[in-house]
Amino acid sequence: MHVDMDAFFASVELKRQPALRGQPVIVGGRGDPNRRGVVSTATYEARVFGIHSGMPLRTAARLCPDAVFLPVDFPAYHEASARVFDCLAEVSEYLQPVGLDEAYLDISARDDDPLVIGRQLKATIHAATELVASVGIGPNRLLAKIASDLEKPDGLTWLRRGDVPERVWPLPVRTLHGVGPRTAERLADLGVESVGDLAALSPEQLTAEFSPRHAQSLMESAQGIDERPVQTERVRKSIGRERTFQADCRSSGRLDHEARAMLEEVCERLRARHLGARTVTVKLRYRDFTTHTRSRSLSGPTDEMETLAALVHQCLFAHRLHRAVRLLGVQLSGLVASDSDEAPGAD
DNA sequence: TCTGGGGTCCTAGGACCC
DNA sequence: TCTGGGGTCCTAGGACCC
Repeated sequence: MHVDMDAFFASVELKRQPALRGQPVIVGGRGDPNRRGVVSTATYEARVFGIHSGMPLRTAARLCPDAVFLPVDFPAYHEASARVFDCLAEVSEYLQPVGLDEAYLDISARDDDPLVIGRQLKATIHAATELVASVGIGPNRLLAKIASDLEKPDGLTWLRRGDVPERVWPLPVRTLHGVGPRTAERLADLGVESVGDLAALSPEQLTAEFSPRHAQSLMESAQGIDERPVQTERVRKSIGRERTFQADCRSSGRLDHEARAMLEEVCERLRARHLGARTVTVKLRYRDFTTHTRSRSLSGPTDEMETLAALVHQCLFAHRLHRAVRLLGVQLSGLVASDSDEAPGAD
């Protein structure tokens, strides 16, 4: 089962400001369409204007000048999310969260009619939070996810393997989890627009264009095949902070200062989780959206701010800065528990 | 004046080791 | 004068997801 909250961030905002119901509401960035930022969530009234998540706020304001713009308020969404996940946990202990507003549930151990489970879950969530969820049911994660999207909002949909030709093949290939803009473009060059087109492609055609793994996963997805289990525990692999400047930055002194501040923030989160990191990566993005990363690794993990700061400095000034920087990021990876008694590598 | 911020996973070349 | 085959680690970049 895949559960997906409808217009989650926007719906939480509407609960606080009921007067906005029925209006086009757009949640994103600092809630100011004149500053850099993108749409996180838009109400269905705003989507009518062609507005969708990921769209620059400026573009959204152009498409719908009368929309109400609100800043993202993560603490509020976290709080609402926790209550939703309490409802989900009652359905199954095999629960895989995907962000704040989405989750997969393995309900194969339950004998009840999945549609009944889904209907009850939607009612429970609504009673607890006044929020609306769409539920998809399927033989695997791939089809459950597609199903939850099929009748959004307030949907409840069951996709069987046998429904794939009739209900999935007509959908655009972008519907498949893992097919993004780039892959869709390459598939279009092969004449593939729908999932059915993809299913009709020969393995030879796919392997000629994509890496073996990628070709294999595309072929399986088109057939509705997906063996990925619902993963109840996942280990965090990296922690980072990044920021886009309101105006591109040319000052290496300012970059140095900002990188330091970001590292301090990230180190704080690192220690709060009792982790050490082995690799530091600095990310720089420019006006033309090209992105460069530079990494430095230690032979062992540490949570020492000054040690990591030296690496950040090396990365930042490994080469002379030649262009104004649009985005600066600092990321720590190679995470390992820092204060455990376990020998390194015990897990 | 387009295009955030938090992540994961995959690929590929070079260094290095046995 | 000519250098195999297997493996791991490091670094950089790309694609994708919510």
